[in-house]
Amino acid sequence: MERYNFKIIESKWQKYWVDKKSFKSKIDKNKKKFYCLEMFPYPSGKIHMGHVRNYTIGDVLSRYKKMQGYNVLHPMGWDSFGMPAENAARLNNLDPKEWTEKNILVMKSQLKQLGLSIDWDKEISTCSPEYYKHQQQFFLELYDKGLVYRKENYVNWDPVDQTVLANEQVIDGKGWRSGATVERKKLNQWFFSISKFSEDLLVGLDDLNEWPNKVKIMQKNWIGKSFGCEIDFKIEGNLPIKNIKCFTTRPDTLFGFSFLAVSIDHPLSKFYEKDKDFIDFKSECSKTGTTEESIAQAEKIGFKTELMAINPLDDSNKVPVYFANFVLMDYGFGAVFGCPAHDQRDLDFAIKYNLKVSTVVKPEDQDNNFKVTNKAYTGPGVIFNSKLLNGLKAPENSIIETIEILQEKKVGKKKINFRLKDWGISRQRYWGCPIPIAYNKKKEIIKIPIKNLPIKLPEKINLNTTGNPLDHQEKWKKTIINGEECTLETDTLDTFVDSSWYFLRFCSSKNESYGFNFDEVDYWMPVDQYIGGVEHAILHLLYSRFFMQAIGYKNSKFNHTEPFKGLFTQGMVCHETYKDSNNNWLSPDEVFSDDGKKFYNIKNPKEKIKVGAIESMSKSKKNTIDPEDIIQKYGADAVRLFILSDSPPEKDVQWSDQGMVSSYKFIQKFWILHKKIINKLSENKKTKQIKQDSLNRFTNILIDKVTKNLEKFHYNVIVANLYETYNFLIKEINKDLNNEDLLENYKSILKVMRPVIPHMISECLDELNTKNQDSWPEVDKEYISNNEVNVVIQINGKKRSIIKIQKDLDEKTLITAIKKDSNIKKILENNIIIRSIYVKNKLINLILK
RNA sequence: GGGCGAAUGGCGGAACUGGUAGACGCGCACGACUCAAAAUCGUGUUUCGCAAGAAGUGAGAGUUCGAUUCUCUCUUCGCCCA
Repeated sequence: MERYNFKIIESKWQKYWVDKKSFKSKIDKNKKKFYCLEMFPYPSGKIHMGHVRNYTIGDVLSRYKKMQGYNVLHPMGWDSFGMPAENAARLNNLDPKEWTEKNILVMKSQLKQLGLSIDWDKEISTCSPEYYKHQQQFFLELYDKGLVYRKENYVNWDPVDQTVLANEQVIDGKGWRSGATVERKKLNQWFFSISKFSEDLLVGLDDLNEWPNKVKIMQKNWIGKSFGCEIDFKIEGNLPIKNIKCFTTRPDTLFGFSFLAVSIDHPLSKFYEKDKDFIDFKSECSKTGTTEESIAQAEKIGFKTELMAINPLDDSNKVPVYFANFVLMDYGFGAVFGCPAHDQRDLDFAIKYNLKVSTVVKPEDQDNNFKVTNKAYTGPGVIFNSKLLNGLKAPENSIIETIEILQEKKVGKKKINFRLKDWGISRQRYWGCPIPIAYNKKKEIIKIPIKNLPIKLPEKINLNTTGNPLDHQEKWKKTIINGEECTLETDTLDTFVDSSWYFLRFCSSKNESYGFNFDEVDYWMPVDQYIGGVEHAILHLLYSRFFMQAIGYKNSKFNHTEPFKGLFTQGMVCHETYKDSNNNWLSPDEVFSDDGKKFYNIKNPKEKIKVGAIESMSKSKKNTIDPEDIIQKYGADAVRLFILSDSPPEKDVQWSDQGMVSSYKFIQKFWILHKKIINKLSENKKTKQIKQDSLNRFTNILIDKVTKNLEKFHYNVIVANLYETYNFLIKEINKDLNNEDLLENYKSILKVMRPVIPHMISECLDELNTKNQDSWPEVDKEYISNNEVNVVIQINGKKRSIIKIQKDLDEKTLITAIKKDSNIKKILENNIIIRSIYVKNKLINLILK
C-alpha cells in the first residue's frame, strides 16, 4: 500500500486554496460574519513554535467557522517597526527596512507552509508608508480633539549610551546594553490622554464576557480606581505658601498623621531650587528608576523643610513637611500625609527620621492600650485617639463619615483617583512612525498638513550615532509649511501605537483615502475572536481599547467602543534546557540520549550534559525547535496535530520529540485506514449490507463532542477524539456495513477532522467525490440517545456493579432487576434498603441499614 | 505584601450542571512478524494483593445518599501587581 506523501498532498492543497482564492473575504450582508484575528508577528527572522501554536489555534477556529457557514475574515500582517531591526541593522551595518522586508518574505513563506486559511490579499505591514500615513493622520485627528499633548516627563536615561530606555530595558536599575546605572531625566515628550477614558475603559470591561477573567482583573488593577478624598492642609512657615492639597484613601486616619510628604517635583520645590542640600537630595533621588517597582524598592529618603502642616480637624496638631522620594507627582496631587501606624511605608519613613507614631485604628477585640511599634496595622477595626472621629468603624463607615466632616468644614472633598497615567508615545528612535509635527523658529508646534502625509522616514542613514539617529538628519529635518521654515519632530511613535488600530485596517487594508472604510468596519468589527499571548494582557489590549474610544470621541460616524469581543490567551511552548560542563547552553540537536534521562554532547559523546528546567523556548537559552525543520520532516498536518495535542491551549505545552513522532504516525495510520475504507466501499457492492447502528451512534456522538470542544477551545481533547475515531473505525470496518451508511458517516467524520489536519482530510474527502467540503455535519439526535443505558449501582455511595437496562426505566422495576444481579444479591441478603436515590438513566444508590 | 490561578498514574493530560476517576497520547512490559534490529501489529499498564477485595485526585476538616468538582484551613508551585 502506498505511503502518505505529505509533501505532494500538502503542496497540492496549498496551491489549490490559493488558486481558488478559498480564503478571500468579502462583505456579504446576507451572511453572518466572523472576524478571527491572531496577534500579528514581529518579523524577527523566522517563525518560532509560539507562532505555530498561535496561528494553528486561530486556523482551526477559522476553518470551523467557515464550515459552519460564517463569512470569515482571517487576515495576517506584520508588526514591523521596532528596536530589533534597528539593533540588528546597527550591528551588521544594514538598513532596517531591507532587514525587515527580507524577514517578512521568509516568515510569510513559512506561514504558508503551515496551510493557514489566511486571506493574504489583506496583508499589511506597519513600517510601510501606506500604513503609517494613516496613523499620522489619526495622530493629527487626536491632536485636534485634544487627546494628544506635549509635556516634560521623566524617562529612564542611559548616561553611557546617551539614550532613553524603555522600562523593560532597565534590568536591576542598569541599562541592558551599557550596564550603566540608569538615571531619571526630564524630557519633552508626546502623550495620549488615555487617562481621560479611565472610567470608560474600566466600565467597558464588565461587558467583555468572552474575555478571561484573569485579564480583566489585570486591566482593572492597572487602571486602579481608588475612592478617597482630597484634604487641604494649612501650612505654617516663612514661605509664601499657605496650603498643600493631599490625596488619600484613608482620611479616617488623619489623627495619626505625623508628617506631610511631597514629591520633589511639587510646586513647593521652586522655593528650594538654590538650596545646595536640596539639589544634592534631588540628584540622589534621580538615581532611582522611574518604574513604580524601583521606587517601591528604593530606600525611603526625605528632605526636611522648616514648614509645618496643620491637621484641618485639630489646630493644635502640627507636623513637619518633607520632600520624599516615594511620592510621585503624577499621582494625586504629588503630596500625601504620612500615617505611620497604619501604612508600612510611612512607618519605615517615620522610624528612619524619628517621627511620632500614633495609633488611631485598633482591632475590635483590643482596648485603648493597643499600640503599633514596628509593623503597621492595616486591618479593620475601630477609630480611637481621634477626638471627633472616635468610635467609627474602619474602614466601612469611617472613610465616608470623615469625608462628610471634612466637606462640612470645607477643608476637603470626595475624590476618585486613577492609577492609569497618560500614555507616553515619544521614542527617541529611528525605526518607528515619524510624528507628523514640526516646529517653527519660535519653537511653536506646527501640524503637518494632511496633504503632506506621509512624513516618510529617511532611508539608508547612519545609525551609529549617539541618541536618536534622526536628530542627525539635518537635511531631512528641514521642511517648509505654509511658507514657513520648520524643523521636523525627530521622535517616533511607540510601536504600541502601530498595533492599536491594525485590526481596523484589516477590514479595508487597501483603502487609500483613510485608515479604514467605515462601511467595512461596521460590517467586520468587532473582532469576534482575538488570540495571542497573555503577555499583552495589559498594555496592547488596553491601548487598542483606548484607540477605539479615541477614534469614536467627538465622531458620530464611528460607533464602536470595544475592539475585541472574544479574547483567548494561549500558553507558551516550552522545552528542556541543556548546559555543557562549561555552563554553556546547548541546543536540543547538540545533545543526545539513549534513555531520555542521561544526556551527552554529540560533539563529545563522553561529556555529560546537565539537564535544566523546562522553560519557554528562547534563543538565549538555545532550547528552541525550528518549525521549518519540523514541517520539512513531518509535514504541516502532523505539526498542527502535535502542537494542539499535549496540553490545553491556554496552558504551557512542552515540546516532545516522541509526541511529534506519534502525531506523524497518526497521519500515516489514518491514510492506510482511509485506503481500507475506500476498498471496502468498492467491495461492498457485491456483499449483503446490514445497517450498523454502532457506526451511526459513534459518528453523531463524535460530531457532538468535537463541536462542543471547538466552542470551548478544548483542542487537546479534540485530538484525543480523533485518536478515538481511528481506534473505533479500524475495528468497525471489519463488520458488515451498509455502503451508504458507511460513506455518509465517514464523510461526516472526515469533515469533523478537517479543521485540525486540513491537507490530508481535504484529499480524503476529494477521493470520495465530496461536492462541498465546507459544510459542518449536523448531529442527528436520534442516534445520540440509545434505547439501552448503563446504570451504575452504588451501595452506600460505592460503585458495586453496572446494569444494562431499558432507557427511562422506573425505579421500582429497576430495584427488582438489581436484586437479580449476582454481585448485588450477596450484599442485599442480610440487609434492608432504607433509602434509594435514583438518577434516571445514570445511577442508583441504595442505602442499607 | 496584595490579587489571580493551579495541584489527578512513571510523564503530558481527560472527566457535562456534584453521579462509573484515570479518556487519549507518551513511556514501559510481554507477545506476533524477523536470522536480527527498526518499523508495524496485538495484549497489558493507578497502587497494594495470587485472588476476593481494599485504598486512591497536594494535606486536613466540613456539606451531601454521593465530592477531582462546593465551603473552610494549610502546604507547594506558577502568573500578575507592588
